[in-house]
Amino acid sequence: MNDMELALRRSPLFCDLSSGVLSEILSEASSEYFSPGDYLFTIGGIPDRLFVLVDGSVKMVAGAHNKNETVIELLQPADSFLIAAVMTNKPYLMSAQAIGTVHVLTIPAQALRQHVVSEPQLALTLIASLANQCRQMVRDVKDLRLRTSFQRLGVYLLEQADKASGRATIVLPHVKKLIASRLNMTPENLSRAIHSLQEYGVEVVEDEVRLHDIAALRRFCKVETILGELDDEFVVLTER
Amino acid sequence: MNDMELALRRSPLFCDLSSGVLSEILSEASSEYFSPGDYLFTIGGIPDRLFVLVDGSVKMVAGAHNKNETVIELLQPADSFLIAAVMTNKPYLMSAQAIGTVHVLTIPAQALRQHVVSEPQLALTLIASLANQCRQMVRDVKDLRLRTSFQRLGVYLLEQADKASGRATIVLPHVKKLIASRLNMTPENLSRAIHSLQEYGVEVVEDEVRLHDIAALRRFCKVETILGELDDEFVVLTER
DNA sequence: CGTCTCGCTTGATGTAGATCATGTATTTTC
DNA sequence: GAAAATACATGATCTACATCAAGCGAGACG
Repeated sequence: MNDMELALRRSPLFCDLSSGVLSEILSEASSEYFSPGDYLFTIGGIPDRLFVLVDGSVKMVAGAHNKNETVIELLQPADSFLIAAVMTNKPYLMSAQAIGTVHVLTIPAQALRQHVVSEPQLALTLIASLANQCRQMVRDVKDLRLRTSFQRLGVYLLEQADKASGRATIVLPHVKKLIASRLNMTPENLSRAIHSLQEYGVEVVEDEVRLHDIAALRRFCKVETILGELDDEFVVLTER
Repeated sequence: MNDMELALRRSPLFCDLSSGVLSEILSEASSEYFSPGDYLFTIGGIPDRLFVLVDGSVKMVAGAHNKNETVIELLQPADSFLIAAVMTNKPYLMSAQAIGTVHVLTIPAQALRQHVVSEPQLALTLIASLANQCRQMVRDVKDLRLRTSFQRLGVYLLEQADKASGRATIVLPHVKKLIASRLNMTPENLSRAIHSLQEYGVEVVEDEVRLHDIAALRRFCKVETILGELDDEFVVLTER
């Protein structure tokens, strides 16, 4: 049971809760494992519980199963998925598929919704979490609409570097095919994009990426910031 | 003051509040007017208050000011904008520009955040509202990624018809240029798309649209629903 | 150990949709 | 009421990508 508590403590959703409430939630939660390729849930289904990723990687996908399938989001440990679906009790807008072996905690939706009304702290973190997810989606929309695929790759690499506390050498967290889909491009195009970014000091060997000129890469990724049009990622990337 | 209360009562965010809390919020709110073209706020700014649209139309835009500007969202009366930015206190990810003359109520962010902790009902509607916005953005991403521009126009028309309680005749709520941008296409392409949709019983005269074969249009808009891949809008459009 | 599959690359070709150019009708401005 | 700006349409290109095709290296499996 202790590892479950540790898992929740690592999740931004639950880390700020008093240990009383946390243990109550823990008592309702259960642990579950999935094999590579398994679907945790599928599009159209009604969410009856909240998933918190403890270990492994999960991809959120939409579109026809094999052909048009497209990766909307790649999740990492401590992420919870689709809180929006759980809280509104409306059908999932995407499916969740295990990439490797996956370990999750699940919390019954009913219980969660009850705790929200009685526990203001939980409501607050839930709001914060939803707001952040919302903003992430807005960023995705902007990326899709006003950047080229090559630029999207650029910001992806910059984000990864950022996560790795600004180090200029990063290792790709997934196979290239997945990353390509996440960035809304084909593997072929990703391959070409990588080559093209050499021009901005990006060096890729296998799954290891070195960014030799972060400033140049950033410049390339911006959609010509002509005016005082201060972009958001700019803030994110520089405030660190 | 009474019209302000009426305005808030129409907004999904505040309509469920007890009149006590509502009047307290009202006392902190203020009314404001904007002229066509005015910016209510701009990208990168820190949100110090929540806007609730009372009258007029507002477009949320991103990208360089004149050139790459793109409409992310079109708002209608009773919508509140960018709750996510207000609640996280992080910089706006887009700008809001008045289309016609615009009347808004504004509520200080500070005050709002305080009410959230003391008023569970407000927290709940806030969560619901954020979740819905989140889901809308996900739908937008899916639209961008797995539909063609012609199909996006199709779902847009179907949505409008849906709002007009399923009537097959609707009138476009904005000039075509705006709609085109919202659907991520050029006015030229929208023009061609309209022509192309004649094939599916869409008849457009000026700003009046008649849908003669809703079933056919729906079929066209789906990205080949091969498997039991039950799409979300499908649910939305049929459960009515 | 050979065969299969899969991840990845590289080249050739196809296409949705942008851009450019032009025209017309309508509205706005002085 | 003339002139200028704007909304919309339509045709001719251009371009970012997808798609198709083929080859290579590595792990999986008989």
